[in-house]
Amino acid sequence: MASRSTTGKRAHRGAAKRAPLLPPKAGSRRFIDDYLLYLLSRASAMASGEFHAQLRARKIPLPRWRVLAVLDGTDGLTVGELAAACLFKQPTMTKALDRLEVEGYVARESAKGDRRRVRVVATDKGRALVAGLIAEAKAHEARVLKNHSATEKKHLKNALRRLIARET
Amino acid sequence: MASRSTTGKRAHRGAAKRAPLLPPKAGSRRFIDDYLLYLLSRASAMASGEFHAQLRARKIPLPRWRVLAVLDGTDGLTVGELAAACLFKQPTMTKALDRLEVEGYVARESAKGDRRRVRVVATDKGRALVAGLIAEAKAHEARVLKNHSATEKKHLKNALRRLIARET
DNA sequence: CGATAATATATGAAAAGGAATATATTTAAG
DNA sequence: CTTAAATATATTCCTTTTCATATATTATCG
Repeated sequence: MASRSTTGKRAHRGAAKRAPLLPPKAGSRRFIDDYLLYLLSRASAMASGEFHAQLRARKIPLPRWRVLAVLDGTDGLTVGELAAACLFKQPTMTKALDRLEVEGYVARESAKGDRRRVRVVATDKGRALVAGLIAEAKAHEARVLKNHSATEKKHLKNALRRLIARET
Repeated sequence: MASRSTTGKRAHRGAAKRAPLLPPKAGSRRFIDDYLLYLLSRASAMASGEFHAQLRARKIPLPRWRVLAVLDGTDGLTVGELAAACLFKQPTMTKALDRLEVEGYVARESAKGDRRRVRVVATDKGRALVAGLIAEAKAHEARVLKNHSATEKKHLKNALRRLIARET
């Protein structure tokens, strides 16, 4: 393992960086450059990374945004439904909800009819916060898709929806 | 916080689950259902999740696959380049490489010309492993895109490449 | 050249995430 | 009704990731 030793000097300060993504070599034959899962991951990481930076600037942790965004337009979801929609594992969601509940962004109600389930709803404070964030998110999306025609946008989103809806 | 108490009974056994993704309600007006970043994340998580399950079945940790896949077709990359390409933070990559080096999948060479940089190359063992995995990945991608025409595939990949290449 | 800034990688403490499992409740079998 | 299986959420423990910073080397500027 490479190691370093004695006297040190400089340091970074801002939020930790993901090194700038390198463009593929000219006449590239790299596997990843034509691998769908890689293109999806990278496009997603790149676009989301930008918005996450905006959230960080406003001191909004990811789970707060994700949970409230997913709850928007619903009349409450169970822990499991939230986890699925937020792409979290269930234990991760339970812990995120503990924080969000203490902070007053969501409330847990025992779902009527089945006392195993917990219905999670956004509080007024949560709804107020997410309204502004959704506006920001839409503005950001518009910038991301600035150079795409309406048709292209529609095709892209439909293609993604087909991937999501696909049978395993 | 909701809590439970006394005697317990059942348990799960397989790998931890992401609860099944719920389809959008019928005449949905949910924000996320038309939000590009969400569609990207979910399509990516869904497709990658399937392949990751194959990797888990073969006891291959994610970073081993990612690093070797990214190194494929290159003559070695620096730690920072690898981190960027693998969508990892740099310290995460350093630690992943520590493991991969010990296990014999990659080797660190001090890059000539600039002794700060470390050039990482796949070993024979690494290349042998990744060859099979890439074949699996291609087969999986074919299944994912089974119901898409050649034109649709091309358009989708090109759209993703445009997102990746986009100026911030 | 010598000092200071910049860049690349590594390290350590702390937080987050995940697999396995415990607990609570409901459903199904008999 | 009673018991066993299934389902939903919570909790524990352990690994991995991340943030902040240290270390090593190179570039720049006077």
